[in-house]
Amino acid sequence: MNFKRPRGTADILPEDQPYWSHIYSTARKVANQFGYRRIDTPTFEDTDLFQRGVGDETDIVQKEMYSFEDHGGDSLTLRPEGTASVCRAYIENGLHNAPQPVRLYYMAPMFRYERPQAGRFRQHHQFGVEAIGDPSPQVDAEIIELGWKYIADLGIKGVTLRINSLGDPDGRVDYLGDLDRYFRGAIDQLPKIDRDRLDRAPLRVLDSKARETQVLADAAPRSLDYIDGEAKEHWHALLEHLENLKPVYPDFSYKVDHRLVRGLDYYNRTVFEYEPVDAGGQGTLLAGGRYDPLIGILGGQETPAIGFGSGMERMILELKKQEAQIAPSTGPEIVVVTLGDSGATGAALATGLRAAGVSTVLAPSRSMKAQMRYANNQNAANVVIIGDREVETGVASVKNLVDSGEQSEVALDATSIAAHVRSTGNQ
RNA sequence: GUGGCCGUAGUGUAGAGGUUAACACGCUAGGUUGUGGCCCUGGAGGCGAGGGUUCAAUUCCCUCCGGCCACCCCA
Repeated sequence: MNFKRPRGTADILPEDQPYWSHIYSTARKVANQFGYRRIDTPTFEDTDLFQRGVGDETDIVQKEMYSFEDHGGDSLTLRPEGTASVCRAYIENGLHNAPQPVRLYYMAPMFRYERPQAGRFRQHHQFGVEAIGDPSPQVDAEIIELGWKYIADLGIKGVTLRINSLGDPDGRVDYLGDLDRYFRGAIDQLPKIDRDRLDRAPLRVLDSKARETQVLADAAPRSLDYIDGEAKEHWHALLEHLENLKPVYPDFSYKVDHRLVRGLDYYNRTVFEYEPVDAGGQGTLLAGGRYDPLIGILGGQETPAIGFGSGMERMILELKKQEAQIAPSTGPEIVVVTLGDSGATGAALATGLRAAGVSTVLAPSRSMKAQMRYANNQNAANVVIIGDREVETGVASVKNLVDSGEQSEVALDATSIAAHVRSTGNQ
């Protein structure tokens, strides 16, 4: 019986790495442009953190966590999402003493026990950002803009942004009451799945996929009609900020969708979601919202915050679907081909070349033809050929593999060859 | 967690209840003496796992494992 990788996990082979580099470097770049700084938190945390932070009632906590007891008897859990950990770190490290807001980003694997599907895995990776300590709608707009720029810079097109406001928790009581009354008034028309949902998570009835529910949901009470006071001001200020984005990003647009709700308990006010126009089942590329109550829930001082998470695997899926051009991985600058008894000389040369900062690979000891083919398949820029002749005369043949295939004679020492390769620009 | 479709070399595919399971790409070795990419020839490599039915199973049945689709949920 051979070993297989655990269900829902993936080996990321060298072939796929250009996509990952592209994602990582774009994420880093955009985060930096907005003044966000990287934070890394542990891969596992106290189980309690997620139970409190993500919400005891959520599916994530109820049935998707990888929890285990360690040898000391503590219950730990592989991080299912990023926000709770970042907030814990914010509190624990006294980041409320830093200038507010604290702008943070992370890129890390997440773990959820789910049934795998395209775009849904048991281990996946997220790029996420959090702006903690500023209630201003300007920060909401900043986060949304950052998400937009990230997706645009990745080279993904045709993405739609939907936003909504859930209002504040206390103001939501009225809304939830009316919503509940509304759906119960039409309970006969609801499929059983949505009747259950009505008990479990009434908001989620709004984004049901059942056709008959959608019709009802369209006419259902809207949270935007219930928000008032600061939440309302906040919402309208946000829309204004978003309007100001349009001249800068010609493709930028958004759609207010009163049926947009999010699955995690901690959200309030602004929620938003980016997805491809032709999204299938697991289409959401990036999603987030404001979570002002969370830090208080986790034992910190009441601190407003907002952020998003985005799935890297899903971005790659979309990049492939759109056949986006990604910078390919490059081969070594030099492959050293040795003939006859020149193996030792070749190895020493390789060492010298690397010391000179030139990436160098020694071809496997096979026939010359095979070594040349190897160099070609490695995408090498040049080969250095060393045979008995070269060892005697002290002059090596350096052949450019990229275009011309032209060959020159260069003194057989690392410095000369490094200089030659650099000067030809074929690195 | 529920329902459905699927599982043949590294990858993509073809295939019949019964002698050596096919093709392409890839890998590898050659195509005279020390030069890659194109071309030609050879080679290695496979029926996801375990049971069952049968004289005989890779093919039929069951279980498990895995992938995909819808739901659930979510990034």
